[in-house]
Amino acid sequence: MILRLAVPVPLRRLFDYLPPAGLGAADCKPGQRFWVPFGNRSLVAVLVDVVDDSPLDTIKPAAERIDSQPIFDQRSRQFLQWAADYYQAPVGELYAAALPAALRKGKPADHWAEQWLELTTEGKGLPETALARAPKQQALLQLLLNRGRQSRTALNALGHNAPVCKALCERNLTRWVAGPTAPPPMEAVAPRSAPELNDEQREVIDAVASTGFSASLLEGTTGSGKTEVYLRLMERALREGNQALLLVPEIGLTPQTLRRIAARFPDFRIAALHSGLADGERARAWLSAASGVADIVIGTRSAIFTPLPRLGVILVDEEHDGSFKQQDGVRYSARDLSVVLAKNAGVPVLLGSATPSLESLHNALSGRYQHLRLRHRAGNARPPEISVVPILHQQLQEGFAPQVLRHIGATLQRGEQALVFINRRGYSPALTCDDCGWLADCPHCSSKLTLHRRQRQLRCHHCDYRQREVHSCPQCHSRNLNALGAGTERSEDFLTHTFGKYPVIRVDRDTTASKQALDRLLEPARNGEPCLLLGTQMLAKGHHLPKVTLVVIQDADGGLFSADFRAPERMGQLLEQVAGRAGRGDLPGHVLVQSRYPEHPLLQLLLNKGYGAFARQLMEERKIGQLPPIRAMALVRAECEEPRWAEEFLANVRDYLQALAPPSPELQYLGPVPALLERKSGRFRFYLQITADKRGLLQQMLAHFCQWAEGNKNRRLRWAVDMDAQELS
DNA sequence: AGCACGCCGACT
DNA sequence: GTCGGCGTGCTC
Repeated sequence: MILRLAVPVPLRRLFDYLPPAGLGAADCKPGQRFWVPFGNRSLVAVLVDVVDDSPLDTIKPAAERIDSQPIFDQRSRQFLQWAADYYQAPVGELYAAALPAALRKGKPADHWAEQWLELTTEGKGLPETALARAPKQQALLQLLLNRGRQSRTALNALGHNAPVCKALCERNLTRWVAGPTAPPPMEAVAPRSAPELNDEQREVIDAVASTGFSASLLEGTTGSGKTEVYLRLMERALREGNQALLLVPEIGLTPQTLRRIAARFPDFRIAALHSGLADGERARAWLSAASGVADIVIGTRSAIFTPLPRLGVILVDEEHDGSFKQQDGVRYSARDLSVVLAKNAGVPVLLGSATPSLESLHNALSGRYQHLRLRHRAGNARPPEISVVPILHQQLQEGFAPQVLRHIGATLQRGEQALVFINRRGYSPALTCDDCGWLADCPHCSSKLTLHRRQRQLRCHHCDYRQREVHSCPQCHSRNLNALGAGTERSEDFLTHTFGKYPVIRVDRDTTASKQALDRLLEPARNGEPCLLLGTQMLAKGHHLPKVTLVVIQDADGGLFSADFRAPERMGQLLEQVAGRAGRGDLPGHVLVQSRYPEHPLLQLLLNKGYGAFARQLMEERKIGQLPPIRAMALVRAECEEPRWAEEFLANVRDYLQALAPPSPELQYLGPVPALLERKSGRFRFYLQITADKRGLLQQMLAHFCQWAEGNKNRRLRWAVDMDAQELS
C-alpha cells in the first residue's frame, strides 16, 4: 500500500510514501496529515490518495500520522485539486494555503478538542419548575434544552461557571462528553430580531432557490439593504441544518459586522477567520468549521478553502473588492472560486456589491449568473447630490478649492460631519530640491519616496525601505527642499489649522494599526458630534456614520489616465463607495468631486448616470479592446535583478508557446513588457500577457509553460503564473 | 523552497 | 591549509 501525499513545496507533483510503522491500510485515510521525511527535513503533508503501487523503487515510510480522523473532507480535497489545476499551482501549496498556521506546522487537531456538557435522559425530562430554588442551574438547564449541548469554553463565556455545571452533573441531569472543537466564544450581544423586508428584498430572496447550485449577482445601491438579504439567506440555510459561508474583504471584517451577525443568530455558532486572530484561535475556528460544529463561517479570502461538511449557501460581500484576489504565492481569486465551490457542493452562491466587478457583471449580463437588483435606498435615505469641482486654473489651498473649504466649514457649523477622501498616505508623495532638481527616490524600486513627517522618515510604499528625513539636498547641499503634493498627514495639518474648533480624525494605515484602533478612532464620529474625517480607502467601507452629510473626493483623476485598463473601473468603484458614505441617515448628503477634467466623459457618465451605466460603458471599451472579461487573460510574470534575463526568459516562453500554438483570433500574446512598477525590491519585473477567448485553451498553454519552465531553470530568476490577473503592476 | 554538495578565491 | 561565496541537483 502506497500513500500519495501533497507536500508543501513548490513542485507540481505528489509524493509517495509507505505508511508509518505500525499503521495499516485501514488507518490511513485521505485528508489526514502526516509528518514525512523530505530530503533531510521533516514536513507536514496531507494524504490525498491511497494506491496499490508506485512507479518508484525507493520509497520512504512516512514518519508519523498526525490526525486520527481526516481534517479535509472529500469535497474540499477535490476543490483544492481543481484550484491547483486551474491556477497551475503545486497542490501542496494549496493545502498549505488552506490550513491555518498552527495546523500547517503540525499541531495536532485534538489539542483543541473540547469537553461538551449535554443533558442526560433525566435532564431532558425534568419538569420546568423542578429547579426553581436554584436559578443558575435552571438557566443552564434551559440553555441546554433550547440550544443543545454546549462546549466548556462557550459556557464559560456565557457565565455558567464550573460549580453550576458540577451541581447539575451531580444530580445526574447533565454529563461531560468529549467532542469536536468549538469556535472561540464571542462577546455576548443582545439578540436583535429581523427587520421587515421591503418588496424588492423579498423578490431577491425568493429568486435564490434554497437548494441546488445557482449563482447570482446582487447589484444593490449603497444603503439598499444587501446585508439584510445576506442575513435572510444565511438564516434559511441555518434553519435547514446547513452551514453558511460569508466571505468579506480584508477590511470588512470589523467587530461591528461580527456583532451584528451574532445579535441576529444567538442560537448558532459563529466562526470568524481573519488575520487578527492568534494562531491558536484561528486553528480552533477552522477546526470548528471543518468538523461541522460552527454554523456560520465568516472570513476573508482564505476562508474559501475551509472544509465545510454541511455547506448550504455562500455569500460574497463587496464581490468587486481586490482583496479577494491573492497577489502572491498561489494567485487565486476567492470570489471566482466561491462559484466553483458552490457548483461542487450544489448550493447557491450570491455575489453582492453596489459596484459589481466587470467580471461578475459580464457573467450576469450574459446569463451565466442570475442578475438581481436592489434599486432603492432603505428608510428615509435619499441618494446624495453629486457635483464636480474643477480645479484647473484655480487658486488651491493645499489641494482644496476655496468653494470646497467653504462647504466643509458650513457643514461643521451646522453641527454635521464631513468626510475628506485622499487616496495617499503620508505627508507628501515627493521630495525635491528646488536648486538642483534632485528627487528622493527609492534605491530598490522604480518609485519615489513618500515623506512621513510625523515619523521624520522617507518611506517607500512598495518595499520596506525607510530612511531619516533629510533637510538638505544630498546632491547639492541646498536647504531649499520642497515637499510636492499632499497626503493625508499634510491635509490633516492644513484642515486642523483651518477648522481648529472641530476635531480632525485621520484614518489611514499609519493611524490605524489594528481594527480596534479604527473603532476607537471613529468613536467621536459615531457619537454624532461635528467633526472632520480624513482618510484613505479605509474610510470607504462599512462604517455606518449617519451624521456625515458632506463627502469630498480630493482628486478623482488618478483612474482616468492610467496604463492599467482596470484603473477606471477601480476609480468608479471607489468613488461610488466613498460617495455612499454621504447622507446615510435622515439628513441629505452632498458629494464634491475635485477634478482637473470635469468634462471627461467617463467621469460625467459616472456622476450623472451612476455606476451601472458607467460600468456598462467600460464593458463596451473592453469589447473593443478585446480585454477581460470579454476574453480570458493570464500573465506569466518574471522578475530578476538583471533585467535582461527576465525579458529574455519571457521572450523564450513566448517563442516556445507560439511554436505550439501560433497567434490567432482565439489566442494572443503580448510582451514581454515591463510591469507598471518596473523595479521592486531590487528586482526588475516583466510580464507576458496571454489572452484567449476560451479559458480552457489558456489553461493548456499555461500548463505547457509550467512543464517547459521545469526544464529551463535559472535560480536567480523568479517566475509566476497569474491566471485572471487583476493587477498589471 | 530549502538544503547538501562541490568547486574556486582569500584569509588566519 | 580552511572558511565561505553561489551554481547545481534533488526531494517520494
